[in-house]
Amino acid sequence: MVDSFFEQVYQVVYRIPPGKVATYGQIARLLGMPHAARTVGWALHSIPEGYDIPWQRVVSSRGIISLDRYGSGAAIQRALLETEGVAFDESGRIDLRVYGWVGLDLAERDQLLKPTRRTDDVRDT
DNA sequence: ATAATGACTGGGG
DNA sequence: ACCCCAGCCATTA
Repeated sequence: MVDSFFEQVYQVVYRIPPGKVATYGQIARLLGMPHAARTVGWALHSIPEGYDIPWQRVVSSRGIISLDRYGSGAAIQRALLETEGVAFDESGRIDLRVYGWVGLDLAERDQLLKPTRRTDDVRDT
């Protein structure tokens, strides 16, 4: 099922540039499902082996890491983001006005949803 | 086909 | 600003 919702999520997340972050809801809206934010999170939780997806660049709308419910995963995600230059404030939040990914307009979205580049065919080291 | 699940979100208190 | 609650939706752990 290459055109499943999960696959579409992966394609979007794959395009988030380093040093920027997107929110679950933002991705859901891009895919035309404004209320499927939770499903986006689930998709990231279920990334198949071999996929090269920058999952760490997706955070909650409040600018915080959602993985902390899981345990230590949050520390990993934070470390990855800090390596890319994303800053966290005292309360562990990211300023979305600064690091939020806003480079996707409707025209790009159109192209994005086309099967141009599938993440499971690509292993760019 | 039904129910449960989850890395969410926005609004109200 | 923080906490809590109800709504949401694709997929099936």
